Amino acid sequence: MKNYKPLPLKFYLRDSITVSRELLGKIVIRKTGKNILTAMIVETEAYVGEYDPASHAYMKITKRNQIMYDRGGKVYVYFIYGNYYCFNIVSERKGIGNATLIRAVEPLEGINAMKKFRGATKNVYDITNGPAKLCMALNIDSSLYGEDVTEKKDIFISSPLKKKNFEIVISKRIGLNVGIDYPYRFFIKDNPYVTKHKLNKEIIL
DNA sequence: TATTCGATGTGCT
DNA sequence: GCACATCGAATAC
Repeated sequence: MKNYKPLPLKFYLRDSITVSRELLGKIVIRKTGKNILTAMIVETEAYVGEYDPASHAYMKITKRNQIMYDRGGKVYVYFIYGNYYCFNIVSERKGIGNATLIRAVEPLEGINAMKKFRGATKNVYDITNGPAKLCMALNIDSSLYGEDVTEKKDIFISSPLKKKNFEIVISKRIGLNVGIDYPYRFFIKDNPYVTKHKLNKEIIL
């Protein structure tokens, strides 16, 4: 917490593919009650409103997706399948409709609290290796809708305190029936907290 | 080990 | 009504 500083707004005012890629290895800092939770982003997906049929911003503005059309750095949380939340960060300037879905993170600090938010899990890798799982672990719900990750408040994103080297792998996105051919999923090679999926083997680069 | 399926709110047709 | 950026338990092999 102490030394973490939110990434500047200009980081998010770029296309969501670049932002998704560069969010890998960054740190999410989440303050909830007395808990400070931190985790490294290890897997993301990009959604592009203008031409991407899988994006929630593909059709038109609704109450649910309106924040995607705001400027970069805003938090987009949506509720899906009647049970789960997913955590997104808006990119680009106002009016575009791009966002990055955070699919998996690696817990750093506050692991015990994350376990408590998640309930019973078999091993540490299952705590945050999925978009709805990490929302449970970090206590993310619709009350964070519209928050700004460039402000040092309940949730923000920082560069890591120590730089780590890693390889980025690109694949197709997971869990879609439309827009499946776009290679907009990015993850850190060999990181055990990345979603287990057969697409992990269909490496494009 | 791999695949299927139920739970379930919200927005679109 | 139906599809959906999911999870995890149950079932099939």
